[in-house]
Amino acid sequence: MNHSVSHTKINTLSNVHSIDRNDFIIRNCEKLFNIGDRLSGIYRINSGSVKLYRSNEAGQEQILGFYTAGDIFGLDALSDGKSQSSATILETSNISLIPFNTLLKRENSGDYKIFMQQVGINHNRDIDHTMMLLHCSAGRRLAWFFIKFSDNLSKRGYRADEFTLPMTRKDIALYLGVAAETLSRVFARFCAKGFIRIIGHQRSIKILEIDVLRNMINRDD
Amino acid sequence: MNHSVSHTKINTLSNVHSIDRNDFIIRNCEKLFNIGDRLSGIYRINSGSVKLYRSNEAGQEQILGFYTAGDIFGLDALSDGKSQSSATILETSNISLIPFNTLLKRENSGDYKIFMQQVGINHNRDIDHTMMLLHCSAGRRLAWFFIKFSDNLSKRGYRADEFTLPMTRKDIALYLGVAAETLSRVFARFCAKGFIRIIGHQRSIKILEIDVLRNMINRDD
DNA sequence: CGCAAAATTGAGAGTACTCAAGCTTTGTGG
DNA sequence: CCACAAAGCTTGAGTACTCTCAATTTTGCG
Repeated sequence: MNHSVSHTKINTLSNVHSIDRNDFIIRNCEKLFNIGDRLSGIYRINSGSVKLYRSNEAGQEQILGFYTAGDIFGLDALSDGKSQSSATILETSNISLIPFNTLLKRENSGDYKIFMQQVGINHNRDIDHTMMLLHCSAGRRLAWFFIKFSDNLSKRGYRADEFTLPMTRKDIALYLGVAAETLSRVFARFCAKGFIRIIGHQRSIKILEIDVLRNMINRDD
Repeated sequence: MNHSVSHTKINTLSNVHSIDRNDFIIRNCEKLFNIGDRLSGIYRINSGSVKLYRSNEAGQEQILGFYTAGDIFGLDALSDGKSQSSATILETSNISLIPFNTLLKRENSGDYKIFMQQVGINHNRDIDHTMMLLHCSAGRRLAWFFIKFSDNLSKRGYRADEFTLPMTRKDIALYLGVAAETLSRVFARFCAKGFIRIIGHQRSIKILEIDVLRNMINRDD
């Protein structure tokens, strides 16, 4: 395996898939792989979160997606084995590597089907992301971001109205395609209007008016 | 099959894949499927071109991608069988439908591998699209569009410096996430600067300064 | 030839960007 | 435990780009 980081290999029984895989834990802020790295498989997150991004020649990141428990990533490498993006861990995470040849083996059609579904889910999420970038104001983008984050928590059985973001403001800005300053201003506006409240410190958010945010995604404010 | 259009089924020998499929020809501007349609498989373009899009509640289209010969589309439906987007033919096209259960059958691992690669290629292309939308000016977006279009022609053995676009200006604008008027102005600017020339009528383009356009994608003009 | 759709052009308004400075939080070491 | 440095975040001012609305021209098709 050619990861840029050291990782602790652990022996754990697969709780979701029965297919072969390697599990490991990665600490905060470590890099999982870089653009151009040859990946030996698809990654699956069991816990924690990851950001996927590219850097342009100016050295600035452009964030393509945030991934959390249950998500797979590394599809970039399906076409020719080499990743078109970099992956960095946002918080201590447990991640599995599912080797390509396991995917290509066909003993296990149930897993295969699940994998294909997950590919479809990823694809749809990317489309959602693109749609936001196509025509929406900074306010609608942030509203969309909160709703998606909240819905994702809710789907996994966590509190949907109060949470801690695993990423920085800058990361969110790069993901939503706005300047960090603009994002900061929208945060301030949302607080002033009482849509959200920032608890304690910057990354802890309480959503006060989730319906307002949900409507904002489609209709202009 | 639940297409919104009538299509002529033809008996043709598959020239690329050996897996089961249904081939048909669709005329200009016909709709292949709508958001919410249950798709029975993945589509593959043998000739012609297709646009994939969603409509928002205001009735405006947001174009997610243009597809040409060799491309597959319809991955939207992998997650739950229902498409998250609509597909419309831009010019008379020959298209194959590869049923899901053919994909799930495993007699033919060669085809399967090709399919997975194609999934990866689509994914990378979507990422490219997203990257452009994240941080680039209208000028850079159009330069990128021309380069991608030209490179695609060149890869398939066609002339790369002179071509006819199968889509309208409005379609390009919706794909690049700019207003149609803005796009028109950028077109005019590119012509004035001698980067491109519009031959005969609007959709026939000759690229005069492909290197300038190529550089423009990364560096600001 | 005439109509409808597509494309262009102009003017004005608004949103987001950039640059710059100041403030807050986090982490490290004494 | 405190102090300092670095990173993260916020706020302000001015600019630039793109959008919207509206009118006109061009193209495509019956």
